Parts: sequence; structure tokens; C-alpha cells
Amino acid sequence: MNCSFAKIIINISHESVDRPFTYIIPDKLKGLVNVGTGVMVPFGQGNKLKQGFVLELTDETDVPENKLKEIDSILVNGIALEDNRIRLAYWLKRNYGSTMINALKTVLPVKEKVKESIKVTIVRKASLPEIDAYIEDAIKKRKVAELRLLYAIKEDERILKTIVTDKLHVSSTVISKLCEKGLIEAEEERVFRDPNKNQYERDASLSLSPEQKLIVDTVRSDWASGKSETYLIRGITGSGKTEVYMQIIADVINEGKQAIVLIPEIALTYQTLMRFYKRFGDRVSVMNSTLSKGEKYDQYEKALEGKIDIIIGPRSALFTPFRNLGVIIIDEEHESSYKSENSPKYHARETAIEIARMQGASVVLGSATPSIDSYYRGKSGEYKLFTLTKRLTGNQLPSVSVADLREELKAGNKSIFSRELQEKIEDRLNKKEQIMLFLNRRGVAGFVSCRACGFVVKCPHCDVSLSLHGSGKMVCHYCGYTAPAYEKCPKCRSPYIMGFRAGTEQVEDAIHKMYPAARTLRMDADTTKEKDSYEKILSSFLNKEADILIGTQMIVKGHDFKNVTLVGIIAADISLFSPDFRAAEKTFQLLTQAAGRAGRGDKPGDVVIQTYKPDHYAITHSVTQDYEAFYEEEISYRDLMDYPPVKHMLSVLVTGDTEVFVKALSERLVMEIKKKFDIFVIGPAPANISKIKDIYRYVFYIKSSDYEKLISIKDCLEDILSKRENKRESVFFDFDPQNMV
DNA sequence: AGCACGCCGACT
DNA sequence: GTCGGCGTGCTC
Repeated sequence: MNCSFAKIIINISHESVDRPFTYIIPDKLKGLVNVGTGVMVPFGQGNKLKQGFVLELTDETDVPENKLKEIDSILVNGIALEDNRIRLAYWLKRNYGSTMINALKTVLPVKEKVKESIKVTIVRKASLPEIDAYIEDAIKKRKVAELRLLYAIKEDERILKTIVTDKLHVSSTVISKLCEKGLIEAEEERVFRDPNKNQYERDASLSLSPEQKLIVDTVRSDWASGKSETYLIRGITGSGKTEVYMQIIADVINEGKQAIVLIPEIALTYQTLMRFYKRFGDRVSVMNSTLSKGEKYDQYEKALEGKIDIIIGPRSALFTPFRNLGVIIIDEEHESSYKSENSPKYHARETAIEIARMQGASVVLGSATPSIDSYYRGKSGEYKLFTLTKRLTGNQLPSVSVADLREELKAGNKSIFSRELQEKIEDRLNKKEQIMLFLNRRGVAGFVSCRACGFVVKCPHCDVSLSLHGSGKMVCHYCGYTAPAYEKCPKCRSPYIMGFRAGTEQVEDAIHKMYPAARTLRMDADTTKEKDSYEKILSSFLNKEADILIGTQMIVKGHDFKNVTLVGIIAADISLFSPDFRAAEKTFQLLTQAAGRAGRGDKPGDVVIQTYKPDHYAITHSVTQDYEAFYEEEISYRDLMDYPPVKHMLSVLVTGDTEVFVKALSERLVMEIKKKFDIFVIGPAPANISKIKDIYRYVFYIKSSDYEKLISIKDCLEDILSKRENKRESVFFDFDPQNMV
């Protein structure tokens, strides 16, 4: 196709230039510029060279001739976007609201080409007597460098060139001289930088339980009949989800197709990867943030060239450019890290389903505690739902008990540890068994609760807890409802009604006071700032260098500590009453995961959950480890309140440096959409964190069962925003948000 | 995003 | 009188 013009998206992330610009393709670039090609183009008055991507080739344009400029050059290090990547970028832009250029960059897994590395091997070509003869000659002529190489090549027929030059200190000129004489030869081979350098013994596939087999067989037969579906596996820890994934992958590979495996970054551990390496050998590759640019680029290239069949990585690995994708697997699918925090704020689960739809692949989701979103779709039949109920490893489930902190206060115990937890801590310290104390510090803006009766102050309109502000007011972050703080509990008249706050440091201090001999490790955002500190803390705990590990949610993910027999959850309520409609879901998942940390070895484990609300369904059902029961209560709450997944929700965040303007713009936007659409809007209200670095934040939420309607509302809002007189406020959209802002 | 054009304050 | 402040508008 030799078209005259190219429509190009410029690499400037700003709405006002987020549209294609038409450029002339100069003769010298004809045929080289295709859809997806990265180019440099002159842009703006200064004709500054800017990067861009070709979205379309055309022979016609409405742009007046005098405005058209020529493409300057093709991006040397640029990676061309496949056609289907551009369609995916359009989809991301439309569904999550972002600029086209950001969508394109998201879809492009590596930003630039890196020079390929070539491995050169020196190979002996002459016979040993010939070499000996030459050595004689070299001795006479005192060619010491040649001698070093000759002695070495006499021993080994093949030597890496890097060894010859670096270790033997033989220069390239000497090597090429010997090549000319026909004694040796330099063999060149393209090598892929491989982050996984070792070779492992291969594991065979395991035989499947009937439960596992049903899943693999269903996927296989659906596929045979040309259907590609989304499957959800709910399987408790140790029920063999990974083996199911691997057999599905094996099937896919047998058909000549490829697989993407998504794992939360934090769970991307050596142990997990090893299972895949051992099963699939060098057909597997890893993508993660610790890889160098060169390594990342090579993974991309390997996928394109069909040199690997499986990629394992976090959210971004979703965009690996396989030619013939067969399946996308998302492990721990409930993890909130699958939702991007940056624009486009895409969810890996939905995006995976879209990619699979485009390429005729299947999607397999798995979790011990599936997200309410996915389970809802599993129940409705949108996903095919499977359950793995049997533990294949013999470990017993831990016994979970609840400590009612109201009772502790009544009994005069004002410490942060209940009597039961204290008793058990002492017991484990004596027995030299390890303890994990878990404190969920999410939702720092303290909710207000009564320490005597457990009463939590809630907004009368939104059914979320109110947050205490310094001004002595309680505020609802959803709708803006405000009430003066109570002096006495309205329920039991106790004066102990207050904002709830506690941190890991306080817990550590308390331990040191009560058990001066106990060795503690603390793991939270503060202590893991440095590189590798996360791994260091975990490995020193694993090596029993400490008795107690105190930390936030990061200690409950992955990692088996065989010697841990007690897990204490200091305050389950903190996450339970954070002002977020997913609060109960997150709490249930955290409690279930935390409980799973106890008794991973042969010794049985205990879990103590401390709470002011022992009868809350997120607590009661995590005690009995009853996911199904929790789901039923949670979904009826979501249904009642029209929250996702029953309805879709769009959050709109308005920010700016002058509060009255931020407020005014939010109110105006809400007014305009109420006028245009028959829709219910919550807010606007100050955001959960109402000011960050002197930038004020207001937020409102729109709920609808129709996702398309939310997209039109977003488009309408963008239209209003583009036409407003001053543009000092910024507006951000988030579809089906994972966190309330 | 950047750069130019354009209309008001304190200065050689 | 002018140099330059950054508000507004446009970029193929």
C-alpha cells in the first residue's frame, strides 16, 4: 500500500492533542510507513520533532494543503504496533477513558528496541597435530597471546569468545588472525537474554482428581467445539489450581497456541516460577519489573517470533504479542493490583476477556476467595464456575477464634492485645514457635466506633462509616453528609466513642513492653522502602531470626512459614469500616489469607481475630471459612445499594488548587448530567483524602446497570470540560473503581 | 505538552 | 515610553 498520507497520534498526553494528525509520507519513506509504525514528526509552531504512532494510511484528507507537513523519519528504536494492538488501544480508551497515546503506550509492552546480543563461540577447526605444529612456531616467534589461545583451544574444542577476550586476554585482532589461518572459527549466534539462566529437571504432569479433571475436560471440549469462554475456579489453598492451569496450558501448546499467565507482582516468587520452569522448560518466560530493558525486549521478541509459548508476569504481561494466543490465566484473580492505577485505569480481568474475544482464546480465573465481581458473573453463567473443595496436601485448616474487644474493655484490659491473644503469644514464645501479627492499616482516616459496645457511626444515606475529621466533625466521603462528633455513644451512652487508629509501630512497642525477650521484625511501607528489604525481612523471619513478624497486608501474601503456628489479627475492624463499598470483601479476603498463614507445616495453627464487631458477616464467615455464605450476604448488600457488580459505577474525581472552584465545577458537572440523563448521582463530596499537596479533591459517583450509558456520560462530561472557559481544574474518571477515592 | 501571540505593571 | 508578566489558543 503506497498511500500519500498517514494519520498519526503524537506522543503528548494531553486531551487537547489527543487526536490523529495528518502527515505527508515523503517518497523516501514510502512503503516503510505502515499502520503501527513509530515515527518522528515535526509538531507545533517550532516544528519540534515529536514521537508518534501511525494509526491509519489514506490517500485523501480534508486538511488544507498548506498545513500539511512531512513525516521526518521512522523511529529507529521504535517497535511497530500490530494492527490488533491498535484496536485494543481503542477499546481501552473507550472503556476506561484515557488519551489515545496512553492507551497505545499501555498496549506496547516494551518501550524501545534494545540492541540484540550475539554470542560468539571460538571453535577449533584444525586437527590437534596441526595445532601442535603451530604452537611450535608460535613459541619460536614469542607470540604469547596466540599461545594462550592455542593452548586453551587444544583443551576445549569450543570456547566462548567473551572468555577468550576477558579471561585469556586475547584481543580480537589475534583471534581474527588465527581465523584467517584456518585454525579456528568464530561462530555467531543470536542469543536471547534470559532472566532464567538455569536448566531444571522437568516435572511430569500429575494425575488429576475428578474435580480437577472436570475443569480441564470442559475447557478442552469447549475449545474443540470452537467456543472460547471465561472460566472461574474457586479453589482453597492446596486444592491444586496450579496443576489445572498447567494441564490447560499443555493442551493449548499441543494445539500450537500460546498462553499468558498473570500473577500479582507480590506473589511472583521463585517458588511459583519454578513449578512452571520444571514443567515447560525453556518455553516459559518471565516478565517483571526487575528485568533489564534488554531482557524485557528479548521476551517481547521471543514471543513475536514464537520462541516461547508461555509468559508469566504481572498485569502488564497481558500485552505480550503472541501470534496465536490460546489461553489467558489469571491467578489470585481477586487481587486489586490487577486494576491499573494509572490512566487507562483498566482491569486486567476485563481486558483479558476482550483480548481473548479478539483472538479466539479462553480465559481462566482462579482464586481461593474470588472477587465478588467474578463470583457474581460465575453464578449468573457469564463465566463457567468450578469449585475445588478438596485439599490435596494433608495440612489441617487452622482453628480460628474471635476475641471480642468490647469484652476486653469491660474486663479492664486496655492493651491492644486480648487476653486470649496474650496467652497464645506467651505459649508460642515458650515453645519457640513463630507468630505473625497482622495489622491492616488501610483506611487510615479513622472511622468512629464505640470501644464499649462496638457501635460504628454510619452515614444515614450511604451505609458507609463516617470519618472523623480534626475539626470535630464526622463526614461521609460518599455524599458529603456531616454531623458533629458524638461525646457519648448514642447506643450505650459510654464515653469511649472515638476514632480508631493504630499502627505497626505501636504494636511493636507494646510487644517490647510486654515481652522484652521476644525478637520482632516489622514489615510495612516504611521498612520496605529499600530495594530487596522485603525479601530480606521475609528470609530472616524464615531463618527464625525473629519470633514475631508484625506487618501490614504485605505479610499475608504467598510465602509458607512452616514454623508459624499463631496468627493474630490486631484489628479486623480497620478495613471493615473504611469508607469503601468493597470494605467487607477486602476484609474477608485478608482474614482468609491471613488465617491461611497459620499451620502451613505439620503443626496445627491458631488464628485470633480481634474485633469490636464479632457478629459482622465478614468476620463470622471468615471464622468458619465459608466463602459461599459470605458471598450471599455481600451480594445482597451490593444489590440493595446498587454497587458493582450488580450495577456499574463511574467515579469522577475533580481536583484543583482552589476549593470553591473544585466544588463549583463538581456541582456543575453533576447538574449537567442530571439534566441530560435520567440517572442517580451520589455526591459531589470531598474525597476520602480531601486534599493532597494543597490540591483539593471532590468526587462523585454515577451508578447504572448499563456500562454504555456510563461511557456516554463520560463522553458528555469530557465535552463539557473541553468547552469550559478556564481549565484550572483536572478531572479523572475511573470505571468500576477498586478503591474509593 | 509547548510555543507564540497578546494585553497590562514597574523600570532603564 | 518599553521589557516582560503569564492568560489563551493552536498544533496536521
